[in-house]
Amino acid sequence: MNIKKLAKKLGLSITTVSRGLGGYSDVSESTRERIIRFANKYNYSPNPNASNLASRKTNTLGFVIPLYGLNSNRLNQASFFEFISGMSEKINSEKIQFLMTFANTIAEEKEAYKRLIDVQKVDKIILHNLQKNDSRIKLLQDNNINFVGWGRTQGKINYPWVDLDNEGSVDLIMHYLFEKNHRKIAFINVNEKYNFAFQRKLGYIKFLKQKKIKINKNYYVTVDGEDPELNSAEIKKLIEKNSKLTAIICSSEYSAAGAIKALNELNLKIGKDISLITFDGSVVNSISSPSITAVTHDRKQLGQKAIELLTTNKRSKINNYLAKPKIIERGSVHKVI
Amino acid sequence: MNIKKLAKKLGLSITTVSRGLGGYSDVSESTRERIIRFANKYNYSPNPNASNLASRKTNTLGFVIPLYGLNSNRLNQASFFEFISGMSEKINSEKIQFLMTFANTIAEEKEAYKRLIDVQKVDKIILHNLQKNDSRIKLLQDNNINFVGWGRTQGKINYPWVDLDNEGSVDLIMHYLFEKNHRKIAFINVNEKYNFAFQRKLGYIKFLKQKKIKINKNYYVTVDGEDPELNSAEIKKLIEKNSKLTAIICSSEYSAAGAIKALNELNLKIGKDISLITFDGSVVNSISSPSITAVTHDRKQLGQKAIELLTTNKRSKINNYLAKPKIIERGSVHKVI
DNA sequence: AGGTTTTTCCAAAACGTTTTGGAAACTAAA
DNA sequence: TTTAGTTTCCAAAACGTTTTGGAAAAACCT
Repeated sequence: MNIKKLAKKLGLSITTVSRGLGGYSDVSESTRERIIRFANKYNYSPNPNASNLASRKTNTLGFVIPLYGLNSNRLNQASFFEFISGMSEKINSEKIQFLMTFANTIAEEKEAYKRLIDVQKVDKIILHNLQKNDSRIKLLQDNNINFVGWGRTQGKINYPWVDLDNEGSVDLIMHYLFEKNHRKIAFINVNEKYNFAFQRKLGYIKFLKQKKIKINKNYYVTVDGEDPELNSAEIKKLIEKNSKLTAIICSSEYSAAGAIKALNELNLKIGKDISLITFDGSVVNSISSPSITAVTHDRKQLGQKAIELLTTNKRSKINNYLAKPKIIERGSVHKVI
Repeated sequence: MNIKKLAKKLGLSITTVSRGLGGYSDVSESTRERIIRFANKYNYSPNPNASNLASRKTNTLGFVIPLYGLNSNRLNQASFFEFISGMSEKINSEKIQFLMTFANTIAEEKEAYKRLIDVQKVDKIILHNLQKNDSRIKLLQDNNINFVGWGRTQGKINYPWVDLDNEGSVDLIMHYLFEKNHRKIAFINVNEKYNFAFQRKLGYIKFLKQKKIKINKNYYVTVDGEDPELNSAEIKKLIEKNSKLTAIICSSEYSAAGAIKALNELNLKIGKDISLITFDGSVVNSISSPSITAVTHDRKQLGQKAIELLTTNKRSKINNYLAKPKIIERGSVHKVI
C-alpha cells in the first residue's frame, strides 16, 4: 500500500492525502477523518525514505556514547542502557531513525558530534554527559540541530533538558536521615567537575544550613576514581578521624562498595553501628549483606521524556523535566537513639 | 554534493557514476578509478534515503532487546551493551540503519520480530537469545530476511551465527583449576533450557570424564532465577552439605554475587579457604574485594563479527564465528596443597 | 448583484538515487 | 572489408513522498 493507491481508493489527489495526514489546515476536518480512517483500514504508513527525501529531512536521532571517564565502567553503562531503552520505545513510535555511535576519548567524542552533523546529517541529538560549561550546546545551536540535553550546565543558555534531581535527592536523603535523628552525616562525593556531583554537594550544604547544623568540613570528601580499594581507603581514613559519625551518604556505587569494605574492616556493623545510604546501588546491593538503602531515579522514564521534549512543539513553555528521586528502604539505615 | 554535481564534474552521466560506484562491470576500470577518486575528493556519499527508495531496499537492521528473563537485570544488560557497541561500529561504517526495539515479555518479543518484518520492513536481523529449538529461524528464512544468530540451537538447520565458546570455556576453567590441584569443583549453572547453559554443563561433564574423576551429582546445581538472594541461599546450602569443596564455578554474575554473599556469611575467605571463578563478572568484580577471577569473551568483537557475517558474501563457506575464551586472573583462586 | 475573502482541493515539480533498455564505439573473426 | 560480438556509456523511467503555486467553490461583505 502506498499513497497513490490510497488516494485512488479515497477518490482524492495524492496531495490532499499527504496534507490530510500531515495535519495541514488546508484540508477539511471531515475529509481528514476519512483519510485517516482509510489509512488505518489499509494499514498505510508513509515510506520513510520517500518522505525524508522529499522533505529534505533526515529524521535521524544521533546519540554518542562515551566509553571513557565515568562511562568506561560497565556499571555505569548499565544505567545508561536503561535510559536508552526508554528513549528507544518513544523513538520507535515516532518513527525516528536512531544512530548510535561510540567514543573512546574526549577527543573522539567531539569529533563524533561533528561527524553526526556534517557527515551523517542527523537532525536531532540527545546530548549528555554535560560539563559545567559545555561548548557542544553552541555547536548544536549554531547548526540548528534539534536537541535535548540529559543534564544541566551552569551556563545561562536556555535549552531543553531532562535530568536527575541531584540537589533534591540529597535533600531527600538528608531529611530521611534527620528524622532518624542523624546529625553527623558524611558525604562521599565524586569529582565536582561533574555537574551532577556539584549539585549534590549543593543539596548537602543547603540542608545543613537550613537546619542550622554547623558544617564540618571533614565530613565532606570527594574521591576521584572508580577503584573500590581507593574509595575504601579514603573512607577508612574518614571514619577513623571522625568517630562520632552516624551516617554515610555515597554518591556512587564504587564508594558504597568501598564503604562496605572499610566498615567491615573496622568492625562496624552497617545498619547498627553506622548507617549507609547510596545513590543507585542495585549492583552493590546484590553482593552485600545487609542490603543497602538507596535513592534512585526512574532512568527509563527519563529517556522517554527526553524524546518527548525533542518531538513536542518547540513553542511549548515547558522544555525540561526533573526526575523525582525515590528512597528504596533496605536494611542499612538505623535510628539513632 | 550529490551524484548530479559529481557527474557534471566528471563529465559523465549520472548512470555511469552510479554504476561505477556500485562496482558493476559495465564501466571500465580506468573510469571507475577516476569516479572513486572524485567521489573522495568531493566527499560524496550517496543519500541513503534516495538510494533505498530507488533500489527498493530498506537497508535496515532490526534488533530486539528482551527485557525479561535473563535480560531483565542490569548485570546482563551490561554485557549486552558491549555486543551492541561492537555491532554499532560496523553498522555505522557499512551505513546500515539500526532499528532497536524492546520487548518486556516473550509474547512481545515474538510480536516484535513480526512487526520488524511486516511493518518496519527491516531486511536484516541479528537474532539472539536462542532457544534449543527456535521457531524464529524458520520465520526469518520464510520471509527471506538476511540474518545472523547470536547463539546456536540444537536443531539441524544451517544458518550463520556467532557464539561464545561455552563448552570450551568450561574446559578452560577446569584445566586451570585442575592444575591448581582442585578436584572437588562445584558448578553453579543457570537453567538448562538456555542452550548456552546446556553447553557449559557438557563441558563440565566431559572434562570430569576425560580426567576419570567420579562425577558427584551434588556438585552440580542449577539456580533458576536472577535474585542474588536466591542464589546466595542455594549456594549456602551447597557448601554446607559439601564441606570438602575447594572451588566453585559460577555460570552467571548473579550466582557469583550470591556466592560472594554466601561465602561472606559462612566466614570463608575467597581465594584462601575456597576458590571462586565466574563467567564474565566484570560488573560484580568492579565492586567486590578480592576481585574475582573470571573467564571472559570479547563480546565487542563478537558484535563486529556478527555484522561482518551479515554483510559478506552469502556464498562464502565460513558462516560462523566462535569467540575464544580467556581467563582473567585475579585474587579469587588459590592453589590446593 | 458584485466583489472580496476564505476554504478546500489538486497538478506538477522536486528530492537523489538505481535500473532498464538500448546505442555507440571498439575488437575480433571471416 | 564486412559482420558479429564485446565493451563502455547514457537517456529516461521509476521509487513514494512533500511542497509550491494556483484554481475552483463556498462564504462573507457591501
